[in-house]
Amino acid sequence: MMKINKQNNAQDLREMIRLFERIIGMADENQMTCCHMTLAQCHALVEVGRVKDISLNQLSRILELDNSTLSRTVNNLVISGLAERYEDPNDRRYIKIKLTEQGMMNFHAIEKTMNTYYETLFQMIPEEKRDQVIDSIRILNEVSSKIQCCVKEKKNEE
Amino acid sequence: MMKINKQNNAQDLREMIRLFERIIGMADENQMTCCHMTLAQCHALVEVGRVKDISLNQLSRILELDNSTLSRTVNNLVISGLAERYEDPNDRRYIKIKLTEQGMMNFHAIEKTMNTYYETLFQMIPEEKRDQVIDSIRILNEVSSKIQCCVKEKKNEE
DNA sequence: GAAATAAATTTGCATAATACAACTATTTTA
DNA sequence: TAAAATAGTTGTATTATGCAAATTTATTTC
Repeated sequence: MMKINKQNNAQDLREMIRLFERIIGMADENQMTCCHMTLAQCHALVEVGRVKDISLNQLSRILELDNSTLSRTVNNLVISGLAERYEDPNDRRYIKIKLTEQGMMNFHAIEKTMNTYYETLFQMIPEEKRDQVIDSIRILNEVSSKIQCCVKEKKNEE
Repeated sequence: MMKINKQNNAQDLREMIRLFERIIGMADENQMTCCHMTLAQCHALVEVGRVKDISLNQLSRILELDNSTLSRTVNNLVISGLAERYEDPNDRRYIKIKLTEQGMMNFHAIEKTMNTYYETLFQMIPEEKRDQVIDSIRILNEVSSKIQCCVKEKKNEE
């Protein structure tokens, strides 16, 4: 557990997370390059692919983007023939989005790539550390979500 | 270690990292809001503050941004009275960047905020898990940096 | 039930971040 | 010293983004 010489501290945590941030950024860039669309489009496509069928409004909440931003992103997906809009018959204010055949194919390709990536990553973690690593990120998510409030609170009050 | 019911797997890792990415994004947004400048400016300012004195070229490598992008970011810092440029007397091709008094004050304020943030985060991690958490991110950084190659390789060959 | 209110979406506008290419100035190399 | 390399800046274009205004549809209120 690397506890031989010294006790870890908050500074170490900060530095580790800083490095991790960079690596995540590279992974994103990689993903974008591989999936032949912009990162924003890729994120939207993956999210729609997962839930199959979603309103623009819901999607913008999930991706934490403004409706207008997402409206345009969806536009691009539609123009690229990857997604289509349709009116929600129950409430015609809503525009639902779903993937086209082509979009589904892209979605599956991206999912496959991502799964392979994480599978590889997982396998590269020493076997006896795997549970520990996942547990640790879970802990970090937990404490982070408790501490992160000021910015999001304001946005989410409704 | 959360191993009671099931073995963790690559899917869990993917989901955990996805969540973590979002939390990091919020932290960034928070930081930007608190430090009263754009995120790009904040990153540049912090980096210059750390090393005190750096050429634009070096800085762009550290932040992994194009020289032109950084030139403009530095411009904004200069306009805001936070940084200043000066010629490197040894090699007049180089423009060095350093923080002004005001810039240093901002830098220290941001550092303080960030340190407090990570101190709090660290304290919120159960004591017996702290070393484990840091060790885990270290492991993730290690394996990630081995797997991430295709995109960066191309850029860094020089 | 008509008017007011609310909600979802789109479009107009503005801004930030970014990269590439072309250009200038300086230094190194052959 | 002429050519090549390096650092930086500026012109141009693109993407991502949000806010505000406008439009359409649904819900609430009186």
